[in-house]
Amino acid sequence: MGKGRTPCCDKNKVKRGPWSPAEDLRLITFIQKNGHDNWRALPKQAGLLRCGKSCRLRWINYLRPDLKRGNFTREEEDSIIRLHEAWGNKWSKIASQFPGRTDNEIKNVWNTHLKKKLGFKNSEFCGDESKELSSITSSSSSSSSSASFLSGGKPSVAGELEHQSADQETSMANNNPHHDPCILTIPEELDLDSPMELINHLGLIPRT
DNA sequence: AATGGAGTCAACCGCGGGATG
DNA sequence: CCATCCCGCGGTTGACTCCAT
Repeated sequence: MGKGRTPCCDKNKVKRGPWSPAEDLRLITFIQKNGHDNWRALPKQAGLLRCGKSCRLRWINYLRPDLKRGNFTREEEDSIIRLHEAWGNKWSKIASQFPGRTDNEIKNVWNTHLKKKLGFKNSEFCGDESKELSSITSSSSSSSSSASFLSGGKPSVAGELEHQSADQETSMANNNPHHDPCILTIPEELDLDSPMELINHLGLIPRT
């Protein structure tokens, strides 16, 4: 506070909550074509009823083509623990050491798995840290994060898209009656829960 | 088969700080 | 130098699934 900050967006005018596959597709398509120089302006340009922050978060944590999905390996977990020892809750810094992983993902893994593994031993750390670490990591199972691709365990919204997307696309098209380059035809057999499949299908090339 | 608690993860919120006019 | 804008970060929440009872 203290900077006379204006709200990032009008909460009454933007959609919140989970992203629909149609929105994902629209965001992916727009960014692949135009990049993301200005997150604040992006939703408007892309025809999304979302705030820029929300778009950025969705892209970075979920839709980026270079995201590495799947469970964290024991080595990764080990590294996270070590880096957290060194840097504390600097999640973005830690994430930078793991190509394809996001700070949000690492933060979640830490909060859900690793913190528990370390238990409260950490709070009473007084001895040999490396000993502590090795005992932790050697006992860690390979289980951990069930970061399954996309809706991981959550109900599929693909079915929803079949009904919703038509409505949504129509309404979006109405908002932008001129030409909307983002309206695309999606084959039925495509897995709509998987933006990466969409990217691959559409032959969109990741930008850097 | 039903239910409640625990675990997981996507998404939101508020703030700090760099960039810019 | 100051005010404002925008991006990115870290903390937190809420919705959902899983699992034990």
